[in-house]
Amino acid sequence: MANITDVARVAGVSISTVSYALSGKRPIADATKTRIAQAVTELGYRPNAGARMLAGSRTNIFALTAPMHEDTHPPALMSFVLSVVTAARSYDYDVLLLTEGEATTGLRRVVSSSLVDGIIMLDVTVEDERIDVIRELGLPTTLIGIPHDTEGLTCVDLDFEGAARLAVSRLVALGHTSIGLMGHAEALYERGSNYAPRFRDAFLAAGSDAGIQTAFHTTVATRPGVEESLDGLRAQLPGMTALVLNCNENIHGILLEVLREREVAVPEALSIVSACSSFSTDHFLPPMDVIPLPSQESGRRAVELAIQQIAGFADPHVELIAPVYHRKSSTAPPAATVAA
Amino acid sequence: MANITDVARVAGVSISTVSYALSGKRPIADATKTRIAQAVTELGYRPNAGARMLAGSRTNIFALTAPMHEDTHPPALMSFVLSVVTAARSYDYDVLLLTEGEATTGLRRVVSSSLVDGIIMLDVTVEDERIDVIRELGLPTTLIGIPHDTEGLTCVDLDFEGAARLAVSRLVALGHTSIGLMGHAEALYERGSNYAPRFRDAFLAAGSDAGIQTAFHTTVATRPGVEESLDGLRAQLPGMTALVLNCNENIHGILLEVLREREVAVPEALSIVSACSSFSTDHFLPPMDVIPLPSQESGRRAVELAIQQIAGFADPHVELIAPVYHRKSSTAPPAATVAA
DNA sequence: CTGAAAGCGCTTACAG
DNA sequence: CTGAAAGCGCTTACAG
Repeated sequence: MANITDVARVAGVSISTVSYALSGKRPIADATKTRIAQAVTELGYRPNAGARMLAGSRTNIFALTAPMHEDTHPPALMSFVLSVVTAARSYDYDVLLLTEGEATTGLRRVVSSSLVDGIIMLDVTVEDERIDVIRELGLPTTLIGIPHDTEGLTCVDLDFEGAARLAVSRLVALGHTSIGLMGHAEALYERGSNYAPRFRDAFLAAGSDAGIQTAFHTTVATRPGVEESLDGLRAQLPGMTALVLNCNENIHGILLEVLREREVAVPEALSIVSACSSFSTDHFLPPMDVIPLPSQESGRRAVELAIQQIAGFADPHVELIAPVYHRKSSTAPPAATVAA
Repeated sequence: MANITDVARVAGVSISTVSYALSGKRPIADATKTRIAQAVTELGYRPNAGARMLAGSRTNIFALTAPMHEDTHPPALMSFVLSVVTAARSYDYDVLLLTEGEATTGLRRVVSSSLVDGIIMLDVTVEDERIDVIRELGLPTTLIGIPHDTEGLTCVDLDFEGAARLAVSRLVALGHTSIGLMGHAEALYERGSNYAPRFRDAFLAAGSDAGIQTAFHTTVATRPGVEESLDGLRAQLPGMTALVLNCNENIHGILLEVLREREVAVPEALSIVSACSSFSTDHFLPPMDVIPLPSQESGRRAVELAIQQIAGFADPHVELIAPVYHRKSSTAPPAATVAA
């Protein structure tokens, strides 16, 4: 494989000129630039990664730490992984994948061997064991997700509270005054998750602010679990005309099946909004209104913030991504209003 | 960060001795080894990855190319990715993730910059654009999946034909003589997939060998699609008592729902086997007999074969992983037999 | 069993 | 605008 000396010889310049021409770190005469470009093409030259890492101060590699928890939704994780890789490539960065087995060990290893310039953390839990390591290592890092203590950390996430308010306000605008929230499994509120309780609390607060009735129920992702959650909400809100789902994907399909059997028409008798979902809600019958979990944007911002830290200008902060409401066919004014 | 010179100084030896002690490439006196080990611990020394890559002949990094097709099942892809990463780590290899946007470009890039020692390819299609690049690059590579032309390639995959034969033989052993195969979408048989037609053909051949009746139908992963497939199979096999599923995950749930509504009891009136599934079939009602897609084993073998190629001893070949049948509760002798 | 030294292929002050 | 050279931190013949 051709090296920089070959390129310099063919172009008739010194290797430092080749290096500078390629990096753009100092002005090079146009004629020289052209000759170098030709030599590069002719030889199919590509700088040696190891030499670059050793001589330079960059490796152009990010570590992506993506553990799987019990409640990790693999397609969601996958879509975050892909968006991080894609975003990283647009900055000429490659991505090294670290998994659960090596959560903290792997981070220490790749950092202390100077393999990576920065770290992107997925699937952050409230008390994540990786966070102490991050603080200790001091390498540019972006978390996708928000732990309890964000001191000194750079974090990106959907604005879950904003998403809850958005869901409520859209339903209120349609005329709904009694809205239930079908939540995740109870365990998620007691441990690990930051977004689940954040969403729930903002939902209840938004309802109270709007002067409407709300109720919340956790949901086990089985058919009996969904029925129990639905019945529990109805018990609290006999006049419930709308449902916000902030829950497991499987619950969506089960819920629609239950409603069909009970002959509860969606959206005529019950409006439904799926909030913070990583999957498409288009294939449901009816296609479901959704406030998506923005994996593309999260990945992109995470990478951008890491790049800024590497460049040296970036203060640690939490960045929330604004929620977006996608109108499909699962919401309508409440039946009473229609009748009126 | 401490470097090899620091370690040598603290241990009172030369840097070459440190290097050899760490690599084990030449015998070192026990006493010396101990002093070096102590120095390494004391200084928290970890060899610089870039220097290693430059000086040595290895980077200890694999490229993992994992594109997403329309029919890619994300959880399955994720489980293969994780198994490759885990297996790679057991050989002290890290994994660089390449995605669709960079299928061939990315491979050329990481290889020509000497960033990786080998390549693992996931989600291989019959006429995969990456294969020509692989042949051209000549770097140790293992494909998980089997393309049309395997000349000169190292491939690992489940023995799909064996899996089809296994499914049939287990059902025949229970007494079934009329078995339907609910397949993937038609597109998968016309294009791209190698495993779908391989499974279908072996299924039909196994049925014929066993002297029983079989039928095959493609399946669209919607409720009407599943009903059409089921009805199509029944039309061909009025006495059908067993069904083999080699299809999309979603079809499983829909099928069980359809059967429930039609009051076809599983397994009493119809036995079902899920073949080559990457997902758990335990949560279905009843838990479904399954021949799993062995992502763990595929990933491990793929890595092992790549490691062997890097070490220089490995002839290109196709390696098939033996199918395993997991008995759950969705099969039984056919009703007629029970009655008899 | 161990050491001194060349060399891997770059980047980047230093110099002009 | 360009070049000669030091140096990054290892590995591995070469030598003893």
